[in-house]
Amino acid sequence: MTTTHRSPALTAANVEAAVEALRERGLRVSAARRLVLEALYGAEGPLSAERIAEGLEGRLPRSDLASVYRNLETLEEVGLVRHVHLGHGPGLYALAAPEHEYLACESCHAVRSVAREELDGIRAQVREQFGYEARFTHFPLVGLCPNCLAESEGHAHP
Amino acid sequence: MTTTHRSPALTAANVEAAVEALRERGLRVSAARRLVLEALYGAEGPLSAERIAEGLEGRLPRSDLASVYRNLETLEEVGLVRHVHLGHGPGLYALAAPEHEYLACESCHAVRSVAREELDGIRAQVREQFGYEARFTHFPLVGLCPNCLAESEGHAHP
DNA sequence: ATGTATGCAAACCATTTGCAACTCT
DNA sequence: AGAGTTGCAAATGGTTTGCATACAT
Repeated sequence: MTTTHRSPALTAANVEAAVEALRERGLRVSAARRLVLEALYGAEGPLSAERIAEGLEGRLPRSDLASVYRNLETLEEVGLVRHVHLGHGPGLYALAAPEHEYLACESCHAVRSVAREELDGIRAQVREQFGYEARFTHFPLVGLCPNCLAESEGHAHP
Repeated sequence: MTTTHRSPALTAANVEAAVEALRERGLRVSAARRLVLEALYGAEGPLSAERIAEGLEGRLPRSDLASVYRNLETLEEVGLVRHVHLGHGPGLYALAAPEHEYLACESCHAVRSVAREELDGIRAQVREQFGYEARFTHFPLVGLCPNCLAESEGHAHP
């Protein structure tokens, strides 16, 4: 699996904007806090706190796990960060914007991330039928992905 | 909140059927295992392992938490039991049949349980749009319930 | 009799908390 | 200077595992 990363220049600019948002709220900009932001802006997908603390396998300096959790919490309160629970592992953290929602496969555990609007049709139907406003940001829409579905249908029907 | 329970007679009959299923698979029917089944058949909604171990607040004998987990796992392998993750608390266990799916409110944490068929329309739309077969048995469909939605819309729109 | 399941204790993972030392503003 | 943050260590909650004993078959 190839891992693509955002351009360092773009990441840096975004981090500075986020840092500015922190200052506006009277929050301090420590090295540890910057590091969390850099990890999140530099990453493709959502990250565990542990991976952030370990500096994304050495691409960034490492920091204390407890502080990472505290900073993620702070950044979440500020609205810059969200976390999602994909399956049974640790929670995964990502930038709050742009807003992604997740489809997770119960069988192979593959995760597909889609823009919010792509789920608006389903959201509308859920709202009409149940009056709920569905969100797949914190818990994914779980099911069998097309591959696993095909596989299970291959075996079925006696 | 009133807690309704299934009739003891009905529970007992169901437990015996389940016990029979266990024997057919060569599994033993110990007191601890029976107790887990009795708790699940007697309960209205999904239960935490801890509540089962504590004998549903004294209505049943208590048993060891580790054994409860082991038995729940066994019963899940056999297909008699399922577990669901509603929010951040412990996993909750329920009978696999009849199949229920869950809607959970992200704001007030209320949970609505619905029969599988009620979500077939949504499942069809998910399948058409993404090719996924959606299941809301292990993770619920999460969103804002009608109450919390009304409340949040009351405040909104500046 | 024999392997399975139990109960207790200890380990485990993800996360949170207490606290003294440090550092951003 | 002074409040916000850090790093480390210890506590927490949920769940799993090791192991000797007890029990269902």
